[in-house]
Amino acid sequence: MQDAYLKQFKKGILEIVVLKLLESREQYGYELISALNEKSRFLEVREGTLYPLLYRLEDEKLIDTRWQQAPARGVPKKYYAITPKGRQVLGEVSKTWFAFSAEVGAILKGDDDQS
Amino acid sequence: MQDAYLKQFKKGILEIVVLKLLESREQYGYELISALNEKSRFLEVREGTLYPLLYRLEDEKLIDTRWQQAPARGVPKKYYAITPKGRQVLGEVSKTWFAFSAEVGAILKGDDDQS
DNA sequence: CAATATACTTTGTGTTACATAGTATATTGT
DNA sequence: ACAATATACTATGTAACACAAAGTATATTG
Repeated sequence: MQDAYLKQFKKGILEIVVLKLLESREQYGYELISALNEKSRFLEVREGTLYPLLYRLEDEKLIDTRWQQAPARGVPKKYYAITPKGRQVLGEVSKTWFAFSAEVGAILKGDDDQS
Repeated sequence: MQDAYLKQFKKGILEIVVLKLLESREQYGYELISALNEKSRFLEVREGTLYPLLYRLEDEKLIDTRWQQAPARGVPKKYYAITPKGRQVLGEVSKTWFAFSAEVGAILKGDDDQS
């Protein structure tokens, strides 16, 4: 039941978190999933969440993709890299999120003037 | 475009914010809408958002409702009051939200060990 | 008495996270 | 050598939620 709320909380911000993870270097899908699952107990994702999200980011030209044909050994991987437009959106939407979460936090903290 | 993200950010937390607003006293629908629109530039809602949300909260027994038949003058109003179960959920989910937003904030702030 | 404001209702839409299942290649244990 | 497991990506379908838009009905105001 708590999980149902968490599922909703992630909406929208997951995209931005993924862009953030790609900010420093390109990564492939499975790498991102592992990173999220290690880094955070709230942002865990499954393939069915991440890959469609990546396709959306690609459609919006926020990331570029390239296939890396098994360089020496291993399965071929699809690498995702953030674009300049992606960096711009990352910056803007991050700022919006900080403002948003601060405001929600203020309300939930209880400075509710009961007029 | 920015608004599209904001719309997603609200998911889940709007319910909790409404519970919070009802924490101190019962209120009717339009009152809640006005309160949200004044109090916050991020949490603005329309009727089509709030009323279905209130019905959900009622279904889940997190709020009670009562009709106030126009006491002296004015349109009859439907008052919403938080239940004990509602207070419990408010407390629990608030805590989850603070933890969640702190974690997202930490990631977006850029302490990304690029391993 | 028409126009506007208040208050609530109803229907339908788009986005998103996720479950589930599937394909295919690599690696590992015995 | 070969089944089992891990890696990596794809594809289909579902549920929840915020919202647009339109509607109903009563009060107030010019």
